[in-house]
Parts: sequence; structure tokens; C-alpha cells
Amino acid sequence: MEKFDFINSEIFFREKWKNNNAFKQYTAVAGKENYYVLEMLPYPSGKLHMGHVRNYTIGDVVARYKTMNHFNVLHPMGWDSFGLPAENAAIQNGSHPAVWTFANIENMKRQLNLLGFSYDWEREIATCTPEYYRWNQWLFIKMFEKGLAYKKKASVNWCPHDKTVLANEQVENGCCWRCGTNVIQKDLEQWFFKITDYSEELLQDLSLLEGGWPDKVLAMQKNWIGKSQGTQVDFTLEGSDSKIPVFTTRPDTLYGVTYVVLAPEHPLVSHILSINPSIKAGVETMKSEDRFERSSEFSEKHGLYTGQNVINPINGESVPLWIGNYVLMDYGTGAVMAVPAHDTRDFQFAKKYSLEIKVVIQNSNNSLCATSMETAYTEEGTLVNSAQFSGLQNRESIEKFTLHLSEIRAGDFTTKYKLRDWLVSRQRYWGTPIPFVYCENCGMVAEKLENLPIALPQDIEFTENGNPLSTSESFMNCSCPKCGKSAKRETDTMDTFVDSSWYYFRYITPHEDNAMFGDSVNKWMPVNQYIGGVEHAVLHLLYARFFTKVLRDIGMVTHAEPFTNLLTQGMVLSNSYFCPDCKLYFNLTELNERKTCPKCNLPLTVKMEKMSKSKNNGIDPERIISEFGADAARLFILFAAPPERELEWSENGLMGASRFLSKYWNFIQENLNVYQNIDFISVETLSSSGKDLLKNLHKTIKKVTRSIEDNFHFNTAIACVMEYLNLVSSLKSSLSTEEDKKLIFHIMKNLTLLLQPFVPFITAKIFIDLGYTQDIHTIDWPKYKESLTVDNIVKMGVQVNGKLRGELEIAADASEEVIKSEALKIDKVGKYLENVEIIKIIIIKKRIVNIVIK
RNA sequence: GCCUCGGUGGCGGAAUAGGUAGACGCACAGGACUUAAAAUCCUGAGGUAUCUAAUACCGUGCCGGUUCGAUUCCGGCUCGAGGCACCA
Repeated sequence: MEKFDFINSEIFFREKWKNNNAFKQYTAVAGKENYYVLEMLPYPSGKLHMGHVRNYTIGDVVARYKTMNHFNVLHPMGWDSFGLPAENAAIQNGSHPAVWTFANIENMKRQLNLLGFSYDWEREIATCTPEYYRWNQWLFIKMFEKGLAYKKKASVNWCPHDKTVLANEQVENGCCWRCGTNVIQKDLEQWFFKITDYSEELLQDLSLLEGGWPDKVLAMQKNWIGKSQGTQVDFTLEGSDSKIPVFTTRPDTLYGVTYVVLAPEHPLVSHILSINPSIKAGVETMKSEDRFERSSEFSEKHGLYTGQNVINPINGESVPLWIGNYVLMDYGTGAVMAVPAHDTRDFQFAKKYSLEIKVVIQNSNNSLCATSMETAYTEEGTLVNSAQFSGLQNRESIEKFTLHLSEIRAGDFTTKYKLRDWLVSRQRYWGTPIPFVYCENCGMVAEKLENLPIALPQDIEFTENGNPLSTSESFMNCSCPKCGKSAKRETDTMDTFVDSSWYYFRYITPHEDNAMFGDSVNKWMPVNQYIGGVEHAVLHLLYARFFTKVLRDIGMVTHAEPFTNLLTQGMVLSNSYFCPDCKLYFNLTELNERKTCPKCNLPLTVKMEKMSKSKNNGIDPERIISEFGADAARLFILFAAPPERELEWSENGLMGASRFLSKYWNFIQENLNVYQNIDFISVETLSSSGKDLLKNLHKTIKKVTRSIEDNFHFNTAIACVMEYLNLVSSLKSSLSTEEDKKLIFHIMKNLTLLLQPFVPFITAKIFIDLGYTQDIHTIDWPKYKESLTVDNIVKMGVQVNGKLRGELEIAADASEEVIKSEALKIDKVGKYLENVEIIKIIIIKKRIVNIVIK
């Protein structure tokens, strides 16, 4: 028997699908519901990695499954093709970033097609093309007009390695998300999107996503937005009218305030320095401290006494005013009231500088004493030393304090968020130019919409120094859109996350020339199923939600959320091989049989961890495809773990997948010519094995369907098919009747349909071999008859006092009386029942009998 | 410290409106085929005890609860992964 020639089959069907435009989406198919399945678009780095393969395989199964289930499926793919690596490559080898980028796109597109993904390539987009990024510019100007884009001087995150600023979301543990370099702070004039206008809605609408998005992602976004409800309290600088508002969630401790601390960047600080210049140097040092160092919980808190005092509005008391490195200007009001008795941080600070400690909340044994306390008391208790509030339960007093402050006009309820505005300008070439010009007469002016796109210039030299755009005469020099006089262009470009914040709209009308997208977006959006990595939980996924709300508010779309369902696929892990002596990681392909260090021959440390360049444990998808075939690669990835969990790469597991495909292939080849195109089975004339197989076929169809529908657990879906094929091979020798032979054909056809979404190449080949002429991916998904999935005879476990003692085969509809008497007849059960009293017998039909004895 | 998720054989993982734990696959062992190997096929297997079978007991991180019955529900721990973290 011939083996499956996956190499030639894959070539054949790739060509066929391409020539026939097999996965083109015809939007006009009537009577079908639309279904938009989308995978996060890749950055064209050059080659697919296993993470891509997993992501896109999952998406492809969904697309193919939904297509077979009568949906109009939209399944597009494109390229997030602006970004630094292209520019760095250009600096290194002197070519243009576009050349590098499009070469990478070509290669990765070829690789995607190797895997048989069912994309509608007519909808392909690349964000680095002027046809795409002109709409970034268009929206930017719209947002500027609405006050949602603005420019201001601010202390911003600067990556010295990538030589550009970064948004807060792009700083991880104080390091650049891309290159890992320590981020520093710089005061720069930068562009921002006012995402904070949407803080509350971005938070509230998370409830619309419950059930559709993983809890983890919802929680991460909630924390990132960081809503905190509290009270603003206005302290007054003693001897002046200057108010110092502070934000607190604990107004109940107001009588315990013994000092107030300002951030060194607080606007009042310059006034204080003019009165007390002696601390100027100290303040400057504080400001120059690394921001992430400074805001780390573990770094030393320190402060300076200003020489000034402030008045506590609740009691008119005068307390010292300090400046402290741990107070952040960009959260709350940049000033905090300190209650050392009841706040851990304030307590440490007060001890360090010998500041007063005042107890205002007593514990239940009344034992708190300021002089003997060793830590702050942060639990609940009763208010003391708090004038008319004394005696109240502290939690319950919070509202009363705030109402009182409001009455005396010294404070009110207020809400703060941790979310900051999105810094979107970048000092690099390979991004969307920000469409503004600077005119000596008119100042900063937005470009006219009809002049868009403002295209990236070609006369560019790529060097290590500065933004290359500023070296282009043709780009820099322009005329003012307002007065027409000569002017200079903005040289900053947009963060590439702007591109990916709305690309899913563009796929719907990718060739629309007159607008960002056409009206039909509302027929397809929101995306039914979005699939991608969890690393974008507070980056792309937050920005995309923000953009959708902005687009709704300018009347472009009708919905509030872009992605109804989100699947975050797990990481792909594989063994890394580390030599502790040479301090080197080796790739599996460089190792000998014994897996010892190729350099020093000592044993290597083997560890299962995320595939990465630094661990040198990546597996090249293309090697896998050429050795085992695309189907085997897809099948293994889907089978080894449920999609949301981590996937451990295993060459043996891959061989298992491959082995299953051979079994399936062989089964088909053995029975190919027995019958063709017979789709009618008369149950009565089947042999008993035949009946058994038919029933189990329907059970299998049901289980596979459920596994996919319920939670995309493709691993169990595939397991069911494997189980069924095992059953078929064990029973096929006992098939005897003519009807049985027809059944075999019926089984071959349905198994093939069930496997199609997972392994498209082999199933396409077999479908043709079975005598069909249509493309298999356009055929209806098999249906099961509920009546055939229920058994007439069932197995029931028989327990005595909850322990399994025997088993019973009995008619599914047997009465309790019959079940009881049959259960008691079982020898293995009976021996536990001698000389004991049976208290009761519990019968759960089709499942279990439990005999309770004394 | 806070938030989220998780802990089941040698391994990846099944099974939860509470009802026969370990499907499917990998690895392993034995056998068949072969001059031999590979490939393929068949068989076996949670652990402990007994020579084997039969059997008994133990078993879903730990302790306790509810129940005829708990991997599943409840309470308390513990360990691991990920995220946030001086947020006032």
C-alpha cells in the first residue's frame, strides 16, 4: 500500500486553493450568519516561529469549522509592518526598511501557505503602506480636533538603546519592552492620546466582555486602569492662601495626620525653594533619581523638611511639610497626607525622621500606644482623639468625614485612575508621520485632510544618530496648510500600536480609497473570535478597545467593543540544553545522540521553557513541515494541550500525530474501492458490530462537535476521533453484511469531514479519492442523530457503602426494582451483604447503584 | 503585599448540573514479522502487599466539613505559574 505522499499533496492543494481563490469571502451569501475570526497580525520579523504556528492553527480550525457550519466566515491576515527592527536592519546593511520588510512579508506569507491556512488573501494589508497609514493620519487629525490628541512637555520614558520614547504600557519593570534596556526619564515635548477620557468606560465595559474574555485579561486591564475612589482634602500652606490638595482613601485618619509630603516635581516646590533655597540641591538630587528605582517598593524612602508648615482643615492644626522621593507626581495630586500610626510607609518614614505619631484608631483591646508601636496599625477599629468622630467605627466614618470636609469647603469625594495618557510619538523613521506642520505665523497646524497621506520620504540616510526624517529636505520643508508660507514638518512618527488598534476594521473593506473603512464594517464587527498571545493584555487589547470607542464617538461604527470573544493561547515550550561549564545554550539540532555538550562533552542541563532566541531552544516550523508534513505539525500542536494552556514541544508526540495520520490513511486505502458515494444506511440490515460502529460514529460526531463548540478543546476532539478509529480497526474484521460495507464508506466519509479543520491536506486528498469533486472545506459538517447516541444497554457501577464492588449491564430503561434485584445478584457484591442490614439502596439510572449497609 | 489561574500515573493531558478516576497520546516492557535493524502490528501497565491469578488496601497538593457517594461543592492551609506593585 502506498504511503501518503504529503509533499506532493501539499504542493497540489496549495496550488489548487490559490488558483481557485478557495478561501475568498463572498459577502453576498444570503441566509448565512457572518462570523469574523481573527488572529493577531504578525510583525514581519522574517520567519514564522512556533508561537505563530500555534496561534494561526487555532484560528484556522475555527475558520474551517465555522465555514462547514453555514457561516460566512471572514478570516483575513496582514502585517504589522512598521517598527524598529526594519530600521535597525537598514542601518546595518544600508538598504531601505521597506525592502527588508517586504522581503520578510513574502517569506512569511509563503510559510503561512505551507501550513494550509485558509486566509482570504485578497484582504491582505500591510500597515506600512501609504494606503493604510494615511488613515492613521486622518484619524489622528480627527482626534486632535476632538481634543483627544495633544502635544505637551512631560517627563517621559526614553529608551537609550532604541533612541525613542515609550508609552507606560511599553515599559516592563523599568525596561524597554522590545530591547530590555533600562528606560530613563526625559523632559520632552511629546504627542499623547487622551485615553484617560475613557478610563471609566474602559473599566465599565469590561463587564460586557465577561465570559467572552479570559478572567485573567479582564483582571489585568482592571488593575491597569486602577480606579480608586477616595477623598480630596485641601491643606493650606501656613501663612498663605495656597491650597495643597491631597488624595486619600482614608479620611477617617485625618486627626492622625502629623505631616504632609510633596513630590519633588510638585508645582508648589519652586515657591518653597524661593523661600528656602537651602534644600534646592537636595530636591534636584531627588528629581534626578531613576524613576523606576525611585518608585520601587524596596528602595530607600527619604525626604527633606521644607521649613514650612501646612494647616490640617479638619482641626486647624499646623503640621510640617516635607518633600519625599516616594511621592509620585503623576498619581493623585502629587501630595500625600501622612498618618504614621496607621500606614506602614508613613510609619517607617516617621521613625526615620523622628516625626510625631498619633493614634486615632484603637484596636479591640485598647492597647495601641504611639510610643510603644513597632509597626503601623492598619486594621479596623474605633476612632479616638478625633473630636466629634471619636467612638465611631473607622470604616463607617469615612463618608461622614468627607461630607464634613465638603461642608467646610475643604474637600470632597473624588476618583483617581492609574491609567495615564498614551504617549504616541516616536523619534524614528519607520512609522506613520504625524501630520502636523510648524509655521512661523500660525504655529502648529494640522495638515489638510486632502493632502493625506503625508508619505515617508525616500531620500533618507539611516545612521545611528537621531531621527532620520529630520535629514530629509524634501520631507522637512513644506508649506503651511493655513497661510501657505513655508513651514517645517513634524518629524515624529506614530507608535506602531496605533496601526494595530484598528486594522481589524480595515480588513472588511481593505481597498476602500475614500474612507478609513466602508459601512459594511457594522455587518461584520465586532470580531466574533479573536486569538492571540496574552502579552498584549494591557497593550494592544486596551488600545484597540480605546480606538473602537473613539470611532464610535465620531460616528464611524455602532458598537462599543471590538472583540466579543478572546482566546489567549498558551506559550510554546521546548527543552533547552545548557552547558553549565561553557555557559552556553545549544540547539537540539547541534547535539549528538547522547546530548552532551558539543564543546566540552559534559552533560547538559535540560529544562522545559518558553521557546526563545536567548535559550536557543526554538524549533523551526519549516523543518518540521518538510520532515513530517503540515498536517502532522498542525495535529500535534492541537492535540498536545488545550489551546489556552502551555504547549510542550515533543518530537515523539509529533511522531504520534504522524502515526495516527498513517493509520487513518491506511484505513481509507484498504477500503477505498469497496463502495463509493453511498450515503444511505439501513440500520436493520447491519450486523451487530455494524450497529455498534454506527452508534459510536454518531457519538463521536457529537463529542467532537461539543468539544469545539464548548471551549475549542481540540485536544479532546482529536482524541475522540482517534478512539473511534481504534474501535473501527478492532471491529472491522467482524463486519459481514453488504450493508456493513456501505457503512464503511459512510464512516470513511464522516471521519474525513471531522478531521478536515485540523488536517486540511490529507483530508482534501482523501475526499477526492472517495469520489467527490467538491472542495471538502465547503461541505457541511456531519450531523449526529441524538437517538443513535443513546445506548439501550448501559453499564452501571455497583457500590457498597460508596466503594465500587461490581458492575452491571442492564437495559437503559430498566426499572429501579429490576436494577435493584440484578445488583443484589452479583456475586462480588453479595459477599459484602452477608449478615448485614441494608439501610437503603440508591439508584441513579444509567450511572450507579449504591447499597448502604450498617 | 494584592489580583488571576492552576496542582490528577514516568510524561502531555481526559473525566466536574457530585455518580465506575486516569480517555487519547508519548515514553516503557513483552511478543509477532525480519538474517538483523528500522517501520508496522498485537499485548500489558496508577501505587502497595502476596510467587501468580484472584483479592485486599491506598490513591486526583495538605487538613477538615457537607453527602449514601467528593478530582468536582464549602472552609482553612500549602506549593507553583503569570500579572501588578511605595497608587496614598
